Amino acid sequence: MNINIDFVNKLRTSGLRPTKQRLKICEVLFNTEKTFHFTVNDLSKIISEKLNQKISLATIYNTVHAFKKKGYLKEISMNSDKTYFDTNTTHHHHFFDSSTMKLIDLSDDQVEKIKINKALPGKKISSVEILVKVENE
Amino acid sequence: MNINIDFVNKLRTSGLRPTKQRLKICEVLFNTEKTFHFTVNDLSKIISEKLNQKISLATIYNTVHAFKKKGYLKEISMNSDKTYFDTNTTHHHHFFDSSTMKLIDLSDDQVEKIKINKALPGKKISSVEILVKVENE
DNA sequence: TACTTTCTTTAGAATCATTATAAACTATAA
DNA sequence: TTATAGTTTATAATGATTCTAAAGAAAGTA
Repeated sequence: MNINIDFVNKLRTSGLRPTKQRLKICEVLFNTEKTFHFTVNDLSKIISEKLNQKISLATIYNTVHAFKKKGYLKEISMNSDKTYFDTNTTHHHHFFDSSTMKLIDLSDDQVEKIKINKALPGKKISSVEILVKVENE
Repeated sequence: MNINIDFVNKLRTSGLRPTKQRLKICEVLFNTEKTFHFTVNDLSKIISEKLNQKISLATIYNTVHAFKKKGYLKEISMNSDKTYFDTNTTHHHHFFDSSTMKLIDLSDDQVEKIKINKALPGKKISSVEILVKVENE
């Protein structure tokens, strides 16, 4: 189980104990080819329905927030009743399809360099995120 | 009361009956020099605390949503436990100051033209919103 | 290995924003 | 006026998220 050793190290390095629950969540989130978007509820369903395992919702919330804090997940800025997370932590943007309510990645190099001609005194920019809303033609 | 006549017309034109509650909310939202950002809770507090009036929370929600639907308010895309609205309905962007948790307008012409080099087949862009997160230097 | 400490998980309760419900009320048009 | 359709309201319901406090598990030390 090479994968698990990687995750154990990843967690240890971050000061997080490699518990069964966290390792399982790592597998679901990071053991995939493609990155993806999810809500806590999605993740909970994957674990309980597809993997037939039980991890308390509180633990899933705790873990997702811990991973976000460590930079393994990004929270996506958009208003919705739910909070979306992204396993793609590189700098990128999003389309939001209002027809399907789905998020689609928009890579940073598919957007021409954004220049903000306004500075706020005493403040520094920590991120610039674009949300492109689309709908059916 | 010229102002009220304007609001009565505005509402009538939109197919909304000019009720006492809606007119009061119009005054709070649109009878100001500057546009501003608010949550439903903010609005509710202004009405009850500053104006010493009682409008049911349900009515405030209904009204804010009706105004949004008519294009008199914009909902701001950012994740927060609360939903922010903007009385500035022109096309513009936002700074979000993580230190103070406040939103600041970023006008469209203070951002150099954004070009998205990715098209989604069968979809058309309905909006492009930038959220610039800032923090204390 | 046994022990201690600290971290983690958990079920369930609590919170908070928002929406639904259904009855009372009001603007409008005939 | 009167009828109708639209509104307001208090309150209940919902749903996402966080809190709590007790039980369980990992890590460090002897």
